Amino acid sequence: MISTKGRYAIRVMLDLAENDTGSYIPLKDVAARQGISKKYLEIIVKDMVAGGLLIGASGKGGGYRLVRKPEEYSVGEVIELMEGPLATVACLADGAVPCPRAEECETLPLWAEYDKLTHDFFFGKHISDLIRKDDSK
Amino acid sequence: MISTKGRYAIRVMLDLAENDTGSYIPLKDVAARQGISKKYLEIIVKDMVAGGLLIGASGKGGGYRLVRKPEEYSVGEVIELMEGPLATVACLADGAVPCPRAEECETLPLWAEYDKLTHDFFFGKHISDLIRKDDSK
DNA sequence: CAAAAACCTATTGACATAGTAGGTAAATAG
DNA sequence: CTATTTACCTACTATGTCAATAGGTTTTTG
Repeated sequence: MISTKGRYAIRVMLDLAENDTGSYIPLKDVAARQGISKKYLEIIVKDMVAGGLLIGASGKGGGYRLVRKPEEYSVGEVIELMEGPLATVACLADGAVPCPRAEECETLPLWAEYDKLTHDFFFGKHISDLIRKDDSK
Repeated sequence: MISTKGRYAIRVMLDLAENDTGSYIPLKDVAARQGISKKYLEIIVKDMVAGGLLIGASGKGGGYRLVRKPEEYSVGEVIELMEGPLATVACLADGAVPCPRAEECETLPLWAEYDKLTHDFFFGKHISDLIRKDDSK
């Protein structure tokens, strides 16, 4: 299950991409547009800055902006930063204690296959792919 | 993340399929072979019986057995019984309150696509697909 | 009738999720 | 140069899930 941290982070990226003014965008605006509590978003963007996805600028006229172009961010990268490794079962996660039954485990190939499917899906998608072109009214 | 309930349930199914004697197999044996606490397995098989995956028989000579043939169980069916709907984001889960932003949400198609991928993957796999043929030593 | 098995209820510790609350530091517009 | 705007920081909390453990009761048959 993808949690709000990952999902909100992607929405922030999209919001910044679509409302790009060339300068910094205050979090207040993002929160209002997205209908998400600004306080909660603070926690999220903090991690995004620490992870190098965004740059933040304090003070009047400050806010956040993307570091790279939208097509240079994979969705998987954003999710992994926010939620840790995209592992679908515990025994395939990063720092997991190696399972002593791995050799004989008949279900491991199933999880490994699903893991790869998931990984490829999210790392093959980019923020730019999510921007809705059709804005017809 | 698939939890132990779903994973253990699949291992129980596999164990019962592979050690089929024509009669009931006591949980003690399954637990010993699989290296899982019998007490914990009790909780799991209870749900499996309630969900119609297994039949249990009390008393001496009792135990559990599959209701159908291994090829007639999809992996997805087992997981959904144990962990609830295979939904990857909250807003796509079964009884979720309909999101008021669904119309305009730019990320929803992404989650829907991943959801379908996941669903198709697990409902396309069957217990019989997991049985290891190659038992070379 | 005794053993073996399923079946039942309750409890626990650890952790994650989804926030809220209140304050400090930095930078700029006027 | 100061008031305002903004990011940034620490802490707290309520709720729920996960992964079990514990101990007892009922059922069935050899």
